[in-house]
Amino acid sequence: MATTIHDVARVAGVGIGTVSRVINNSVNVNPLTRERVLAAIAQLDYKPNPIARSMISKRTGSIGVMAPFFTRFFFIEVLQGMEMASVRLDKDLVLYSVDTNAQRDRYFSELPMQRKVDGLLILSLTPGAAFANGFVEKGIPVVLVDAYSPVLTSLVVNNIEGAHQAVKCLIEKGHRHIAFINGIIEGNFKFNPANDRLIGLHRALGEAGLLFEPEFAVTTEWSRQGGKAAALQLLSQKKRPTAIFAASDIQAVGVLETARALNISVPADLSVIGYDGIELSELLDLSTVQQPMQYMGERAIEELMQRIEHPELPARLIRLNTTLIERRTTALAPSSR
Amino acid sequence: MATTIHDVARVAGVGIGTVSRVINNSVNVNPLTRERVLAAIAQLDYKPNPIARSMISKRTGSIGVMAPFFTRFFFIEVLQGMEMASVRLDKDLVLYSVDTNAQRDRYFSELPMQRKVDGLLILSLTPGAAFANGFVEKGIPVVLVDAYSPVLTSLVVNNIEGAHQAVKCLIEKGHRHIAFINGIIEGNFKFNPANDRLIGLHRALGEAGLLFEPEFAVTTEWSRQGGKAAALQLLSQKKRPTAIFAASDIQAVGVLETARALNISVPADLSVIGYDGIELSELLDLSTVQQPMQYMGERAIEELMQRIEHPELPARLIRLNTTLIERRTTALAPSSR
DNA sequence: TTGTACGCGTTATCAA
DNA sequence: TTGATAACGCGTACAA
Repeated sequence: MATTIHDVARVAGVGIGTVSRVINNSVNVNPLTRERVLAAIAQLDYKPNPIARSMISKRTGSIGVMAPFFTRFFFIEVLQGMEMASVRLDKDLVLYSVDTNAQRDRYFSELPMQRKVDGLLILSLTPGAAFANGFVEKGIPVVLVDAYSPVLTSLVVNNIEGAHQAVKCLIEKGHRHIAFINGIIEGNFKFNPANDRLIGLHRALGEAGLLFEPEFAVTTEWSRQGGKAAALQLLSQKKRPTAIFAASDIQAVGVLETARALNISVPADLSVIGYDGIELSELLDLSTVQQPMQYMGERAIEELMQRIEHPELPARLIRLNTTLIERRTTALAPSSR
Repeated sequence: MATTIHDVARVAGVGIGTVSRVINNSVNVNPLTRERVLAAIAQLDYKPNPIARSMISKRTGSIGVMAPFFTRFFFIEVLQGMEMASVRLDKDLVLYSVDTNAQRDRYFSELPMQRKVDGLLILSLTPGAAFANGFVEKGIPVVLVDAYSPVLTSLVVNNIEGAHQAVKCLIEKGHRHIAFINGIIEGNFKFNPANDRLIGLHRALGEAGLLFEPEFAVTTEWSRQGGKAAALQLLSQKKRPTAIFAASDIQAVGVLETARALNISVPADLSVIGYDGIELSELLDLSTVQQPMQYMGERAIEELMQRIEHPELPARLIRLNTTLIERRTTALAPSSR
């Protein structure tokens, strides 16, 4: 049996109330008795029981992270930022990895009731209106990252602008046949990261007076395999693109693999540009649209903590910007040379 | 205020004891009253409070993972295995990321007292004898992964054999000047993954009657930068190795980068072999020694759960094996052609 | 089979 | 300033 506040009280010859006051350094306690209590605490090596504490305080000191975890590097980098912030704030991070839609919905409905966490960070998962309203009704603070809900604080990057930068860059290099590999879209279309990238593409195309060619747009999984397959499809058509913009770096890596397999030289015959800015992109010298992933993680925690401490704060939308990074997979279009 | 067991009891017209029995499906409850209670639970959408529950049961349903998290892919892949297993067993995973030695020791001493987790998974971190004994005295189940302690259940891969495989393979290809890039060693030397890889190297060298050349062994960080710098040092010497064995894939990737920068062709002029078998190695066609990382994660959880349910089980040592994967960064030594 | 009362380890209230 | 006592929400002996 672990030592409790009662043991300390007995040893120090005081009531448990006094011990509690010492622990929570309340002001109204005689310096002398405080000494006695502190001595007893030290002697018994007493640590308050966090469970009993949160029984009363309704605070657990931990925050939950829901995400389709290990399917994308993006999450890992965001999670890394969360890690740093949570250690700094002395909060525990509890992982809720979702693999299926059923599980996602189970978490959406159970996590708020359960109260095992003081707040919830939701990554790249968009709760429907019912669930979103459920969160606010249950009074559990939530911050959405890379997802948007009008009733929840959302942290998004300007994906339209990011995609626009990428495609505009390609156009300026003389590319006229630009293919787009999108990631699978779930949830609502408004403010959907994947969809926004498509919109950005359209805008850049429109500005340049270029036509959108439907056969140059394909949607696949957010994975190397997805990118590989998509590139194979795109590059096997009679009419080939001279550039491919992928909605994620990992898909772009798949494109690079396919290009190598088909003996298509990058960037001489094909320009490739990714999205995210994961470490791998630097390694492979892949041009990309960099998202501030770590910062997103840290910022999300900070926003969440604010809402845990001030539950009355209204939901807000935070937009972050991307940075185009040109490396060695983009070059002038063959025809422009 | 959330609905409690009392509300349910009132609505169902029974005592709270009965409600509790229904929740925990105790046998001694009249089917009819069970129905009534279940109806009330459904009507009120009642969920038992996990905090109050664990107050009594002394179980939190969550398990902690201590690791130097996001510094190596290795951890991420192991963590992925843990994720899968913990979801299956309906346990929460709590992250304790350690960045500094001070923090590691703080966790070592505080986590067992705190009892916020039912058990602890410790990755690539070796608690000293004092801490290790502390764990067993406090009665908190612990499983060490990629680390060893005589008093704690440890899950290790046979790193000596793994390194032996790698170096033997190089020797068979005619290499006589094999360099070794080790990762920084912490903790005890016995059963230390990094040190074991060095031992395996020695053994293979010895079997072949080859001398160990101290200037061909360098120790650096477990990172690309580390590998890069080490390779630069190794390849700038007058006497150059024809093969480099790195203690981790990520360091081997750094070697590849340096080789490219120095215009040294791999594998024609230099063979490179890594360790771990991270996804990146496949992508770069890097030869490597594959560890069963995901399996390690899953297995660690299973072992931990056993010890949570049967605390009397003695500590044990579980050894896993590696697999040599030859890809395109290893070839015959220049002199053997 | 069922209800009551107690205990888990704290914090908060209130009287002293 | 301090101590006793009542919550917090639940599981479980024990009595009925």
